[in-house]
Parts: sequence; C-alpha cells; structure tokens
Amino acid sequence: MSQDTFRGTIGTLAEAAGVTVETIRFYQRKQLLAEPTRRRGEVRQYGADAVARVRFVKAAQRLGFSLVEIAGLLTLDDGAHCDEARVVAEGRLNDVRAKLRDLRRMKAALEAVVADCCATRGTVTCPLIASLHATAVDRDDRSAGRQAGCLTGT
Amino acid sequence: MSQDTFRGTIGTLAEAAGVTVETIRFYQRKQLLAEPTRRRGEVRQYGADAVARVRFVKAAQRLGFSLVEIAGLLTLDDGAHCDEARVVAEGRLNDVRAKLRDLRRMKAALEAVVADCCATRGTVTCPLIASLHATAVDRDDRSAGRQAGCLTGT
DNA sequence: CTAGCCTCCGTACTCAAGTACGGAGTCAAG
DNA sequence: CTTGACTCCGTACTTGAGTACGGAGGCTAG
Repeated sequence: MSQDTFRGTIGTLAEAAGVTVETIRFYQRKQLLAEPTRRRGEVRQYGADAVARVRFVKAAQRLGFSLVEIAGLLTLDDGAHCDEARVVAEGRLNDVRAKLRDLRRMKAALEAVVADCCATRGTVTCPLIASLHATAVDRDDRSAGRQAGCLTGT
Repeated sequence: MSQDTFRGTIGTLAEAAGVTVETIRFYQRKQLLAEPTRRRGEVRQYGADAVARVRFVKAAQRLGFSLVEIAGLLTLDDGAHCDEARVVAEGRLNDVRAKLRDLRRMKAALEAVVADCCATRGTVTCPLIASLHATAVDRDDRSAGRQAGCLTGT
C-alpha cells in the first residue's frame, strides 16, 4: 500500500499512480500537480504526495468532477486560504450530498432490477429512470420524500 | 412537477428537460433517445417518458457515467433482455457501490475541512486527498476500514 | 563508446460531448 | 401574404481530457 515515503522519477510516479507519463505532464501543465524543483538540469523527483494527488484526481474524476473542479478541491488541501477554503468546501459539500442522493437512488433502482426484473414480467419497465427523475425536478433539495413509483410506462 | 403526461415538440421537451434542442437531437443520433414516429411530414411529438429519459441522462452524467454507459443503463430500463439485464445491472451496481464509498469519504473529508480547518492551524494540511487515496489503492473493496490519517504532509 | 532506455519538451492528433450555423420548410398572427 | 417563431437536417466548430510523436539529451551495461 505505498508505505514509507515513495520517491521516484516521472515514470515510476506514473506507474505508481496508474496513469501514463503524458498524463502526469498534462496535469502539471494544468496546475493540478506542482513540478518538483529539480536542481540544475537534473531529472525531476517526485514524492509520495504526488502519487496521492494523482490518485485523488483520478478518483474524483470517476465521481463526475472536472479537472477544474478538482483543482478547486486541491487548493483546499493545499492549506493556505483556510477561511476562504471553508466556503468552497461548503459549496462542494452540497454537490457531494446531491451526488450521494442520486447515487443511492440509482443503487436502489439497480438492486430492484437485479432482484425483481424477471419476477415482474408483464407490467413493469421502470425503476431506473424513476430513480434519478425526482432529482432533476427539484434541484434544491426540498421534498426528499422517495416516491419510487414506476414512471416509464404510461 | 411535470404531472399528467407531458406532450410537446422538441423545443418544449428541451426546455422541460433543461437542455437545448441540439442536445436532444444529439442524443437521438446517439440512440439515447428514440425519435418518435411522426406521421407524414409532421413535427415530432414527445411524451413524458422522453423528459424522464433526458433528465436521467443528465443526472447519470453528473455521477460520472459516460453516455455509452448510460446507454447501457437505459437498455436495462427498456425491458426486453431481462436475464441479460440482471448481469449488466450487477456490474453497474459494483461501480455504483464504489462511487458511493468514494463519495462518502469525500463528504467526510469536506466536512472535516469545514469543521476544523481553521481550528487546527499549524500542523495539518490533509484530509481531502487522504479521503480518496485508499480507494485507488485497493480497487476491490477489501479493507473498508477508515484510517483517516493525514497524508499530504511529509 | 555505443545501444537501449529513460527524461524533457513542444506540437499535433484523437475522442467525447456538445454547440453553432445555415438553409429549407411549416404554421399562425397580423 | 409576409413576418416571426418554430422544426428539420447536415455540417462544422469547440472544449475537455488526454494520447501520440519526434527530436534532443543523459545514464548505464555491455
């Protein structure tokens, strides 16, 4: 599990983080990852923090955040701003909560498909679309009541 | 809340679903949305199911699914295949569970930032990156133990 | 000392997901 | 019967997130 203080070149970093060298360089250009200062024409050395950071970026991407948003999240982690950070964090927290809500609905719907798809032949079609439908309707979270009725059919 | 059986043209559908007309047409080209049969040179009419579908697509996108993946999910909803559907659903369910895990970690981390960022001045930098770090390491979910130790610092 | 493998860097290409545009047709109001 | 708002359709452009490529240089094993 990447114990005690990784250290390596761009190639080993890329491998450790599960991306390509090009991707690392790309992230550097996009300011998602600082270029380590290298002394006098030497090859750059990266530490464990770089691995963690790249992994974080990839994980956050899987959750639907864009690189720009992720950059915002990373500035939180970079300390500094602090009180400003709290504001940003609160904003992101809302996104995350919304995503969680949607994902839970989706999970329930998928579980329903797995459980009773074949059981209910004949009448139904629904639960998946219904699962995320409510979401989009009330963008601000009043009425969190789950009315998981079928919807796709007439 | 889009009650009793919406019916309208592409323009009203787009508005109802919160996207542009172009997007609707794009989704049709990509088979995410069926083109309603229109009789003899008439303008197309869409029903409530179309609104639901488009909203579903957008919601699923926010959760990090690509249009191709969403198309896969939608075929589940379209019934038909059924036993094959269960297999797909099970696969997607794993994705969703992984995303849920990550999102919960992220939520916890953001809450931590909000709560004690300014409180802990001096020593810390961490919890966000740490939150998703474990994830990437063990891609299959053994060791769900949360060890939310700081990580970003040396 | 040279072959193979790496880094460094810039530029160019690709792919997904739209967006924009322009011309042609339709319909209802003025 | 023309004007404006809309649909329809194809093609082209844009943006985000990489990927690929090619030349130049450095290190080390044979």
